[in-house]
Amino acid sequence: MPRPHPAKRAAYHHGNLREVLVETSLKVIEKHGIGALTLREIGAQAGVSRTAAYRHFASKEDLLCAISEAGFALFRSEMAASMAAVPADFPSRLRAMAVAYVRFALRHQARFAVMFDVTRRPPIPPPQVAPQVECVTQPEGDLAFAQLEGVVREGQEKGYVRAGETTLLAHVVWAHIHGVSLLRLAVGPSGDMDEDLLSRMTDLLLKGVARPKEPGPAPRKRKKP
Amino acid sequence: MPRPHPAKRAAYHHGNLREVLVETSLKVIEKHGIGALTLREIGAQAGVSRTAAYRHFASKEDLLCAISEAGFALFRSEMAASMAAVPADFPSRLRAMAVAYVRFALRHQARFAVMFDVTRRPPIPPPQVAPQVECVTQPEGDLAFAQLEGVVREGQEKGYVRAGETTLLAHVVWAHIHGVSLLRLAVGPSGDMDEDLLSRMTDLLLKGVARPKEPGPAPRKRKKP
DNA sequence: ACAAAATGTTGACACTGTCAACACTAAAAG
DNA sequence: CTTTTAGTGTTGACAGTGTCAACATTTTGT
Repeated sequence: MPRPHPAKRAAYHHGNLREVLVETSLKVIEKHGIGALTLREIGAQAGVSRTAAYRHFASKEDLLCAISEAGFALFRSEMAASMAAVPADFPSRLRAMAVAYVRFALRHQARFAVMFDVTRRPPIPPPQVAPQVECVTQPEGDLAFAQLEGVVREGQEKGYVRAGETTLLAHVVWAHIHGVSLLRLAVGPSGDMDEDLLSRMTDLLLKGVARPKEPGPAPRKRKKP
Repeated sequence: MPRPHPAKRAAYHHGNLREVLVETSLKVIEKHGIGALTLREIGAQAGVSRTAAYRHFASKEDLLCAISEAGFALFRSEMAASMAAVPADFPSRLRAMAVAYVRFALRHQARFAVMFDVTRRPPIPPPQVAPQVECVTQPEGDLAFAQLEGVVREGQEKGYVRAGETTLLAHVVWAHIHGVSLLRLAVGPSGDMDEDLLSRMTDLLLKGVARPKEPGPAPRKRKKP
């Protein structure tokens, strides 16, 4: 077992090469795009030989899967943190979640690209859920979606969201936010979409999932300065 | 070399190899995924040598771009056809467009994957609009978006959609529909999302972009048999 | 008819992912 | 302590990839 010696900067044995390789891969992707990611380049950037990764990952695909997995973990933690820093009412939570989602896509473009890369998957229909070459990313991704589903369910319980079919509504919310993220990425951070527009997009989503009846028990309006 | 005496096309000179290569590429992608697309395999499947594609495309990237371009053209035509086969009121048109969008993603998964593949792009922020290795897909994609934008503008003129910021609203609509398409692809055609759910998702979108005031000049309800 | 352009083929090269064999280190066994 | 052993990193090699140069064949222009 590799013992983390304090001020010991190992020479031959790297110490925590696995994490370093993941981060190095992300840097390479950020700089040259996901198509230019090569094991030799990763090794060179990490100051290590071209096949060193094979002591920590079974294949390049496995490395990508590890990146994706770690990305989903960070994704969940950022979403949770963003929701914790906001009032507990449903609109605030949904807005915070949407903002955190899009911000994650923008600030961690490399991770996001790997997490939702379609190229590495075989065509969709044959592998129903994950019988083929799917990696361990699935549980982490499901956890992230469960998080969002929980927010929607809470919104239903408190009367903000129309009742029934929680999963469907969560799917709608996810689809909307994910689409907005992709759009934001395509337009570019310096494009004509600023935080205000993003906020209004979320408002539209909020309105779309709102329950059709009268205001109900909770929709209080915001104070205006 | 066999003589093409029958009604067969040319033997050495293929005749329309460019289109054949595009279609062959799509078949390979459909069967083995976009990652398994190789020029040698394309040539073999098309009954032609490995570098034959270089007489019609500058590079593999150029071939992918051609696929994407043709995909966007088909995309536009299917959207237009779907809208033409429906009453001219705004809700019907928007619904038809959304259904056509998702159906395109499902029925032409290979095209769709190539059209919106992120792997082939360098990281988003540096190339503001298209100064780098972007291909000719841009105009076709913009045309498709303009189509959607026109529908939204029409909805605004007829009082269905809140006024102002047509492009923003079109972005919202696009993001929503695109996100739903991706979700539908991820869940799988045989998953727990049927046409009914898709239709209700679109209804939610419709409600989200509806103008906040009273019904207005046009929202007549449909006749029921 | 013949030259030029277009189109398809073969050979070769640099680069990639991957594995086997080897080298070095750190932890466990004696 | 020494010795073994598993863990970690390196080099060599191989098949497969995109791409180009050179060559072969067919079509087209004059």
